Amino acid sequence: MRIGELARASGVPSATIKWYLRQGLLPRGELSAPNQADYGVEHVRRLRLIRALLEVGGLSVAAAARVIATLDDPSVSLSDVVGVAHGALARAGDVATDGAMDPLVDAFLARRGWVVRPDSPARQDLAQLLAAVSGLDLSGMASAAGKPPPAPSLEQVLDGLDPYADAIDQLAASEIASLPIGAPRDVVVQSVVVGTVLMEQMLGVLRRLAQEHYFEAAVRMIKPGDDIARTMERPRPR
Amino acid sequence: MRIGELARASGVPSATIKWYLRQGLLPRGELSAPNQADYGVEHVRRLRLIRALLEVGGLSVAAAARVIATLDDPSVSLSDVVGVAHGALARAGDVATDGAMDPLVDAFLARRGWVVRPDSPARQDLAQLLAAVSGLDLSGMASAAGKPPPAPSLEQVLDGLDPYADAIDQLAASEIASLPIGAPRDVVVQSVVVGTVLMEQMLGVLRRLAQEHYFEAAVRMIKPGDDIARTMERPRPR
DNA sequence: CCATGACAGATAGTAACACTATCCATAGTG
DNA sequence: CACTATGGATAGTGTTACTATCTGTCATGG
Repeated sequence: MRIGELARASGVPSATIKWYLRQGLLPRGELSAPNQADYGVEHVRRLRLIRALLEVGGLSVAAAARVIATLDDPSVSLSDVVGVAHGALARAGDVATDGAMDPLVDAFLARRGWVVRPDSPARQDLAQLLAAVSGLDLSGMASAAGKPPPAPSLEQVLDGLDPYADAIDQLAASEIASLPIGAPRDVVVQSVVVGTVLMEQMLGVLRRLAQEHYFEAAVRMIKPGDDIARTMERPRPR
Repeated sequence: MRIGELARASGVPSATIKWYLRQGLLPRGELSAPNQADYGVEHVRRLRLIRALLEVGGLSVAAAARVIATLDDPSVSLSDVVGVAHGALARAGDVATDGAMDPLVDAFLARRGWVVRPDSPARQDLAQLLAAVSGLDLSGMASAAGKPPPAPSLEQVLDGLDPYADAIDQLAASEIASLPIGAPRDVVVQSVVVGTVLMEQMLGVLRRLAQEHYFEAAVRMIKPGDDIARTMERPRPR
């Protein structure tokens, strides 16, 4: 298979394929001549994975390249594959958060019983999220209307995390159980990557779908008279 | 407060603040002279929300502008705020998926009992995710090693969604229950936006933390001899 | 056997995005 | 009154993910 056929088979323009080759996202085909390379079905499959990671998973090309490099390297352990996939999903770059949240994060993880490496990217992300959410100061808006701010919201935010963590705890058991134990390495590794990167998107999408349903259902429950009900009752424009 | 003070108070450079003003992310301050404007605490608060949506929530400036516009418009119903927030999170642009997944998506939603508007962006996202995941063809790798592909994986993928949907169902109840019913509109609306955008990130981060913990725990359970166990046992390099 | 088109690989160009810097006339400040 | 800060506009910058062009080579049908 030459690059034109690969492009047609995968739906990716050949110029883009060439670029992926240069970025190390896709292994080069076997050269049968200085300007003739041969690609196989594994290239088509790899391209599908690449596009899924980029378009659906939202990874950058560089992050996808790091992930894909671990796929082909049998010296990388499965734990490390998970770590690389998590690193690719991490939002907080190497911009260190100031560390003010770290004790809270540690306390939360200890409370959940989650044992996590100290340099885990998700840990940084959690710290950043906590800082952002608690800094939003929901109560500040009410307090501007008269009263003083009721309380530091950080503990409230942390407590509010439990329903999320409970749901995640429940999910994790199924996820571990569905690992294709005993399959060849490449199958397991790709399952782990897909399960990590794409299923995180899936979780978000399912949540939005459920939110739409339950939120509309909840709106119908609320009696008129509440502040919230009044803004909900307004007929939707357009 | 003038722009320099606002910049110092928020940590956002004044050139960036000016840009947010032009993009409609931030309302202009009150002009006391042709070149003197006055900003208040609500601008500091708004800037914090903007930075949270952009940096933590991962929204584009345009998407954040759409979300923020709904915050200040009392003619927008709460349901619409949810819709706008979901639209801002949607990954599938207006690039219509080919529709091949739609019956599957409808069947899934019906099975879950989730009532969702037909034009919901999350519905498109789900279709795209299903297409991507089922197109990856995990089994294809094994089949390349000898056997024919065991089965069309789409139904398998759909069935595998149930644990995720179960977890989400459980979570949705808590989320609806924690809505600050009866609070002033701006408090409720900001709660909804934060709950939608930032808590989706939170869910992903918590999942990664839990995965790290449970995956390591699972690895320690597996007996040597399995394919998977062998790749797990390898001492981590570095 | 050779014109024609596809190809590999490299380099340069483009479009979108999120800022960032500069400019100008005016405002406040010591 | 010198001087810095300001509001508003416009232009420039760096990054990312491609996309187009160029050069020489290859293969293949007439």
